[in-house]
Amino acid sequence: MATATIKDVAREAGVSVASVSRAMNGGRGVTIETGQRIREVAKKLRYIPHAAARTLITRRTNTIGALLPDLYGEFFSELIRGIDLAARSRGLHLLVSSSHDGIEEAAAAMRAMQGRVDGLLILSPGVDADFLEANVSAGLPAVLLNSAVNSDHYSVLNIDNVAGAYAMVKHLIDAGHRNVAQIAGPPGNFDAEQRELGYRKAMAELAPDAPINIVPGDFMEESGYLAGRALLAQPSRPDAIFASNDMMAVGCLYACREAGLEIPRDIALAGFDDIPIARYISPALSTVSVRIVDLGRSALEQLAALLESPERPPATNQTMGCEVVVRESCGSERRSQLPKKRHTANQANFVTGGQS
Amino acid sequence: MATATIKDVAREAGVSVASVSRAMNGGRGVTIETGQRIREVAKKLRYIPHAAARTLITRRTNTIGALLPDLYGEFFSELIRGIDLAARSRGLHLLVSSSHDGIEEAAAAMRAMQGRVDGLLILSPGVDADFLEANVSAGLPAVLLNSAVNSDHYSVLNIDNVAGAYAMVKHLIDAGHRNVAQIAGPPGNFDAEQRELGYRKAMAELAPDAPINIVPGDFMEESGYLAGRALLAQPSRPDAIFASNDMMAVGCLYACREAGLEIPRDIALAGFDDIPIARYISPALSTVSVRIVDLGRSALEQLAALLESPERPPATNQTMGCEVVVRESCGSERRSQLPKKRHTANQANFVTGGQS
DNA sequence: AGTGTCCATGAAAACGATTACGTTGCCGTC
DNA sequence: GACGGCAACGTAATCGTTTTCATGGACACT
Repeated sequence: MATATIKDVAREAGVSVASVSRAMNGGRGVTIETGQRIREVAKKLRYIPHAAARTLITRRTNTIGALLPDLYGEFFSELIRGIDLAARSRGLHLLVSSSHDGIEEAAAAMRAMQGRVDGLLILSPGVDADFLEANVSAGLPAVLLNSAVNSDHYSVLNIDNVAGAYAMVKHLIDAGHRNVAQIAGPPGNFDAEQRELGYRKAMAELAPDAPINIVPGDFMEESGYLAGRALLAQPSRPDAIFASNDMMAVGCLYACREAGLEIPRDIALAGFDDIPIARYISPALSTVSVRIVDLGRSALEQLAALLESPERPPATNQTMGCEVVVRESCGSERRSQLPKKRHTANQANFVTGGQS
Repeated sequence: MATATIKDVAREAGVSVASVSRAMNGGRGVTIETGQRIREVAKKLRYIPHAAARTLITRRTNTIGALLPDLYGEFFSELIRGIDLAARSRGLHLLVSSSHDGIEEAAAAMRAMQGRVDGLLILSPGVDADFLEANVSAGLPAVLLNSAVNSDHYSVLNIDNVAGAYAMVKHLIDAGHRNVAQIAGPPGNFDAEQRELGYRKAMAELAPDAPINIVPGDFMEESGYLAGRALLAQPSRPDAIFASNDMMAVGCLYACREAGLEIPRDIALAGFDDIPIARYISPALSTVSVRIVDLGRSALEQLAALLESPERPPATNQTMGCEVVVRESCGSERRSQLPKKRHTANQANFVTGGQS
């Protein structure tokens, strides 16, 4: 059973296709009765306008594309969640292309999306202005997430890594730690660089006489473990370690445990990202939390605004705040390990394990 | 700069649009030289075929739709990852609509996708055969994930919850535990029911004289905590607790800790799902692991097969195996808490059954 | 040379919607 | 009653592609 077309509806209702079209969209140009009759027939025939035919003439797909790198876990799902929620409430569809390893793959995916979407949401560490210029057909609105690109043509939405890292270091210093060390992220990574910047800024301003102490890492757990060992082997052991993401903090935690140090009594530890694991390890990890759902939502809303205004508004450059989440690992709070607590406070953030 | 159309290419190359079309798809019906010249011009003009125009005439969108409920965390991202990977390697696009709370929302999303996709991948606890019949236009291929639906029209791909739960209970019994209790999942949930079935089956076959001991839960952490308290308060405390998902196991862990019991010395604990948290809590949680990426990949491959065969092949009903992951919480292994170990590959697993 | 075959090529008809434009009929005004 | 304005409605053009069919030239064979 082929689906009904506008012609079928027109014939059945005894009008022209033009009137059907008018009745279905807004209903201006048809009498109330005619419109109603047409809509009834349409419902009876289960008529659904053919999306392709429609975009062919209107030049709108009502779809936006999300171009994402190879992301794991919570970050990805929360981001999509935010985007999807905002998209649906605007009647927009979401075409996803994720898991791009290299810049070449991303370019291919971008070309493939061309013509299928009205706009693009791009989160890809490797893209720069030239790449965009070369691969995004001019006139296709795009919003960049977490990107170093600074262009007049594209709006950018960043996490405020600098402020987040600054705030965490400030918290550690306020808690009485002076020698605060950082485990860095992979070189060239935008987030990593920003977080290092925040650390340096805070140290320079708040503990100018304390040494800057940065050991390399790559955002993976094992590098955190190795960095932790390196730090603990230093002649003057740091008071606090600020890992620039949570997974490295976890690795570092094992290094501390292995060295027989108790956290936070002997040394303080903090991370960045607030992945779900952070609150379940013991001691629970103090970290910097980013509201990823909101990031996705804002990005989509910004893109939607671009789509709706015919004249291209100037590119904006926004930043999403993040907040320090104080738990047990940085020692500034009395340790409250009562399980009871875990079941009250942040219910909303609980991870539900499986499906449904 | 409007993007170039097939006409522009034709004019520039001095041929008709028909020849351009032929040259771009397979190149049959044009001489090698002409074909090459056309492709060169196309590249020069950055010609990209208009997707909508193409689907209008070919009746193919080269897009598949994924309809998902409100999923959190790892499960969602891994599933999409698997689907996306398989889709891209087949040149298919992925239209995602997630975060549906109710059956009504899912229906709306399904209708909205109609005509934009060649096939549907549906993971939604609430859908049954009638719902599908009513909302999926006949002739649109669909593959159901993790669904109780048993229909001739739709292929179904399930996780082998029964075998997974059975294997876990068997493992606990083999490790010397006799009074194995289960924390159930939410009533009406397909996964939950299957896991309970596996538990009952294993108990009946492997420890027929031990009591069946099931306390209610709802897959959330807190219900696991409460269930744990209830179990520990029983006159004859169980030897082992099998929570039907990991989050409840985590909750139960806190209940045990609160009661002053050490795991696994005093009582064994196991979960289901193998969420990332499972390996980071201490003691590391033994659980049943589902290779979600493969689930997504298989689902897409099955759907793709449906799309490619013109005559509708009979609906299949496959099951994805899952494996028991033995860690520390069930006490069958010497406890190896060396952090070093965490950085190597996964621990010993054994497979339960079902095909990939 | 005549004839048939094959093949590259172009012209034109789809596909299913939107929309500019023309036609019609109604109503009010002088 | 002629005329203008307006609203409802139909006709037809249009979007960019694929595909069927017709055409004509090259070539081989008799």
